[in-house]
Amino acid sequence: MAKSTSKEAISAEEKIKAAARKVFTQKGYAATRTRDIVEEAGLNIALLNYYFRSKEKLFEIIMLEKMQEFFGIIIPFLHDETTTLDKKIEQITNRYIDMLLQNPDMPIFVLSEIRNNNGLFKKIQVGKILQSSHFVRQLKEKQPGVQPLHFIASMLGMIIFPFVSKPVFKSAGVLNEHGFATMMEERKKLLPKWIKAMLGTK
Amino acid sequence: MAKSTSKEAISAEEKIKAAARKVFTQKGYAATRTRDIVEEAGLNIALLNYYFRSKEKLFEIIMLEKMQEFFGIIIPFLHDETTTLDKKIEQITNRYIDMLLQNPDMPIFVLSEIRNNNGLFKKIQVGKILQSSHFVRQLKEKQPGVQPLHFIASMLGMIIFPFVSKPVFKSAGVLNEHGFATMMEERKKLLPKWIKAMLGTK
DNA sequence: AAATAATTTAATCAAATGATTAAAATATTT
DNA sequence: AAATATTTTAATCATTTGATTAAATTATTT
Repeated sequence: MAKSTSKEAISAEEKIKAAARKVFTQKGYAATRTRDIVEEAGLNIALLNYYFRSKEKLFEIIMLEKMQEFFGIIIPFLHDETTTLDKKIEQITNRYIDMLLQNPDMPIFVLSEIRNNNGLFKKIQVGKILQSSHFVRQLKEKQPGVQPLHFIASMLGMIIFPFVSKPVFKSAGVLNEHGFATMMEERKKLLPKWIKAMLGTK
Repeated sequence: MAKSTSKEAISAEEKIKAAARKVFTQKGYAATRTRDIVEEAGLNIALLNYYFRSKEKLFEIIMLEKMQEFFGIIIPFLHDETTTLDKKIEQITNRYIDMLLQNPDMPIFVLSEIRNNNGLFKKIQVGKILQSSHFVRQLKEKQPGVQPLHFIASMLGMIIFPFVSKPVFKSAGVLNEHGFATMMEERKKLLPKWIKAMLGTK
């Protein structure tokens, strides 16, 4: 062992990981070259293989991390037995939008990498967690005639889709970076109102 | 000139294009090898370069085609001055879902390739078309206090997001292929009702 | 301080991949 | 049918790219 990280020194390993987070999420696995990553980190290409063995192993680490963030963030709210359905909707909307504003590339990265490679994703038990949640029970109770998945897909769609389509709106000249942030702040208020209106329909 | 396409003979050029459509939309530009495409077409690798000069040029052709489909399909409805707002919502929802059921890989393909390369997308004037549309005027009239983009992002999110997240729900065991199709058929009824409810909130 | 262990570098390798070439096969025109 | 043009193939090239190696450097232990 070397490098006592006593002060502020960031280890080469951590620099590579940080660079990998950035480059992988921006360009995706296939379009990323190991050389892009080490260049971003200001380091040597052999170090990547020294610390992580291969591009694929490094990717798995980053991907698992990102999936945990992407799916994990709402789990506590889903299971909270002390909150009303309306409260959960507000919490999930707010919390998710805040997190994605910090990680705007995350959704399209996670979703398109899962398309390319289900294997990693299956390690995370999203399906069971979701279906056994208090949130789903509350949705069923409120609208027994409609599959809860419809509401969930709609809610997540309204939250996540703007991030996925941001490049489209930007290069179409409909939105700039600042306009997007403003829009997402407004959505924290709008979406709960709209989702409640949806749940109120017969 | 050779190959008179008098009967059913599909030209090599068209076989390659068809294969390219399939492989590019399934795996994306970077993860696609020219060898994948010609193999899918049952042809020789030199033919791809003979007819299309390069992987990139072939990709541009496919990408422009897909963007036209992805964005173009709703344009006639957006501009129809004879229909009510509610009618437009029904038409767009129905038409879009039907088209995407035929092309389920299209959204994630188009959206992630635009992220990687704005250049091509800018050739299509989506921004201006949208903002000058009858649909947007009707949205403004109905809810002057809310930017039309909020409604559009929500509507498109509810339509498109299920396709983008289909691999997630499938490998999470929440949905199989048939369940997904059923769900999307149900959504043709549900979404217009929900969008109208959103537009009805104060 | 010497010996040992860990980290970093420059140089290189092997495989994958987009592209080309020259010849063969097929179709079209004269 | 001969001449010409087009299409297809097998073989090969050049570059890119993930990975390795052996030596140099730096840190840690004895």
